Amino acid sequence: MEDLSLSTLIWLRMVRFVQNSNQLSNDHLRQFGLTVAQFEALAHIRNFQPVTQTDLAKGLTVSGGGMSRMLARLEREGLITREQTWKTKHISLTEAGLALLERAFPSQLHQQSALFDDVLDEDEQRTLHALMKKLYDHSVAERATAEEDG
Amino acid sequence: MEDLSLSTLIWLRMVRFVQNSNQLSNDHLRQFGLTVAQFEALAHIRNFQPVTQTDLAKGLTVSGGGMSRMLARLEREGLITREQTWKTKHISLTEAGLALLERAFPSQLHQQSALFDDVLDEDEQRTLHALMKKLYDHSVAERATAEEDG
DNA sequence: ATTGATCATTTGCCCTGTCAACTGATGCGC
DNA sequence: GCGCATCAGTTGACAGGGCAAATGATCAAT
Repeated sequence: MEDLSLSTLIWLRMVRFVQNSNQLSNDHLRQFGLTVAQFEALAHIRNFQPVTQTDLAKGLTVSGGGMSRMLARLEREGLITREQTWKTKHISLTEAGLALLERAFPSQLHQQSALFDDVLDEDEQRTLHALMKKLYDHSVAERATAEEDG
Repeated sequence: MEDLSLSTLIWLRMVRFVQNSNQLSNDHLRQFGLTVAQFEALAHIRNFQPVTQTDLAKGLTVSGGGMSRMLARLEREGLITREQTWKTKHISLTEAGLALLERAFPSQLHQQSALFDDVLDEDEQRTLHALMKKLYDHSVAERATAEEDG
């Protein structure tokens, strides 16, 4: 192993942590027949419905193509509806989708939070939140720049 | 939008940041014909070769099945070799694989580090590193527990 | 009204990754 | 030596997700 920079070490830890955390969430959500991605999509739809696919894709940081496929699956399962008005499709939760989300939501948030609350006190969480905001905002700006140049 | 807990907000920022960062890395590595996953696999192989697939999968936090497929692709591209001794396959970089990694490595690490160095000073990075270590270690422990119970 | 430009969405092809079932090889107890 | 557990790896079915080319629908200018 060679000497990696501090930022690289942070990066590795963060990526692995996110992977582990996603895995744990997937294990947890399996009882509801959901994946993390589906859970997040349903939660986002609930907060913003009715919403277009494009806005949803932006909000979830995925491409339009990926969004299209995931929504097709959710629609097939009867959890959402896509109603076409004009050139846009507006997405909403169905009764079944809302019911499922409301069953899964509390325990999922709890299991998610526990990963932080178990090891970080409130001060540490505030510090981490501030640092992540800087990093996140910067990454958004970089992506926007890359897009302009591309 | 409802009121989400602090830990949930951190989680969202972190996931989105990692997504953006991966995307930027993929854009950057495209000039070398590599994906982030392949780059990380090659770097890991270089540091530990010769190494078994199982150890590699553990080191990269992916399943055995996923590892098998990725290595098949890397082998097809002529970047690695898999030599079977006894029941185990030992993986090493080929000349071509090493050459490619050495071309891609510096700029990739630089672009990766810049995401942190541009917005966090050294103190902040040390703080973040310590917080991530706590989170990462905890997530590893949770995964181990889940496996035992599973 | 017709032609284009434009925007939303879909779709083909690919890579990443999981899980579970399956193949092979090893090694152990009898 | 034979059968069996065990471990390494592979593979089929699938979800997630990216990119680029193709569709569809709207709107603007002629």
